[in-house]
Amino acid sequence: MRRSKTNGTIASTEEKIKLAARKVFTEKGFAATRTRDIAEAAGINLALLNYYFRSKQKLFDLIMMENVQLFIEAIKNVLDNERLTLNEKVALFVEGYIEMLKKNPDLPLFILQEIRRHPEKFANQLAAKEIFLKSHFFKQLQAASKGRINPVHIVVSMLGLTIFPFIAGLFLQNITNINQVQFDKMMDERKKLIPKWVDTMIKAG
Amino acid sequence: MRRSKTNGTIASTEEKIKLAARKVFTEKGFAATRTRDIAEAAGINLALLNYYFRSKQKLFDLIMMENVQLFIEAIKNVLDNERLTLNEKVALFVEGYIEMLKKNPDLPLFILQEIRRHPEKFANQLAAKEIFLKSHFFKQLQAASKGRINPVHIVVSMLGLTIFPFIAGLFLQNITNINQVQFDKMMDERKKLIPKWVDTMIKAG
DNA sequence: GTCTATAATTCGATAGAC
DNA sequence: GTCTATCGAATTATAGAC
Repeated sequence: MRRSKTNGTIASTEEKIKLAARKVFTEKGFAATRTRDIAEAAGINLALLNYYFRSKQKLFDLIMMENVQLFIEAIKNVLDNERLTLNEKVALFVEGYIEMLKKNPDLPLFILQEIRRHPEKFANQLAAKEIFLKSHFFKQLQAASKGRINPVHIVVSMLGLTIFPFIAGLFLQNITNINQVQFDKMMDERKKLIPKWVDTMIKAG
Repeated sequence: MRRSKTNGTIASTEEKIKLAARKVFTEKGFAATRTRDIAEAAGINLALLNYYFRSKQKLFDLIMMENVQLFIEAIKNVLDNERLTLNEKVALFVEGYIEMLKKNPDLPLFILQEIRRHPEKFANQLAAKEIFLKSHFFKQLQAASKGRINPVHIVVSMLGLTIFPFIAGLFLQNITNINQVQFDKMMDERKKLIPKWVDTMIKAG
């Protein structure tokens, strides 16, 4: 059975299930998600979910992989581009992530939650250990901050300034009384602000 | 039955269950936690848990309340103290939170996850909407940043710089190849760094 | 208060008709 | 491919002995 998606294209049943699964899993995490919820969100029957994906775990693994992919896509073209200055890399990184996160605001909480739940799965899989430390970006950062500050501080700060607002989105909208539109507008402003702040952090004594 | 806690004091069975519940719930969240795990961690039988707390949900609500309390305790003496300058408030806030989070690193992920899962429960309960916006801290911040930057940006940044490292702890330790001891040491360094950075953000044009 | 045993429920997965 | 009906495992909660 086929039915139109929001963008007017056609979604097969398999795609409909995957879309629903991505939404529900990312919102609630693995344990709190019931396959029945996914089936309902997809507008199909529970049996059909197992017909296409065999098990809840297999469907989840698929979604997880796609979500991790989103995170990697957003930076892989930046980290090792030797033609970009450090400031340019930071600016591109921040802009890319904010755009991605505006479309997928639940992603960071979902991924960090799953890493905490199953650290062993990510310990070697990502193997980002070396990829990141050996990146052109990190080398530039080391050179620029040498003798003043541990470059890891800068990386943590850049990530926190960019990602944290999305993790704490609802909480922040609550305590500061701003709505979704204002929130997105603020995130656009941060595309300019964060690179400036990061630059200051690197140069400060 | 009574048995010694780590600090040498005596813990009643009820307290032992609460301690175990706090540990397991905070680590794994509501859905992924089995009451059996809590019972085992407490060294008691499953039936006893229900004898003391009636249901998993009631026990969870209790733990949740205590955890939220931890978050509020850490700031309530700072936000409205009219004898502190803005810089002093920031410094005390950052130091208090980092100390609290070093002891309870799972707390932010746990709380933000639950807020996302049940926004309605926190919408009015926290009611932090007004408490925060009307605080002496926020007024000082507005005055200090007037005309240059939206003070909400500063608040989000301060929170992100402080809290995000703990949320992403395992991930960061992975990609940067640092261990737990180095991580805690970095967080101590941030007690000095973050207030300096925040001050720069406020004053920058 | 604490335990063992079990009832009651929820949920993932499958059988089988169409 | 899709559905209804149901099984079986896991898990919360309770009954009842001590």
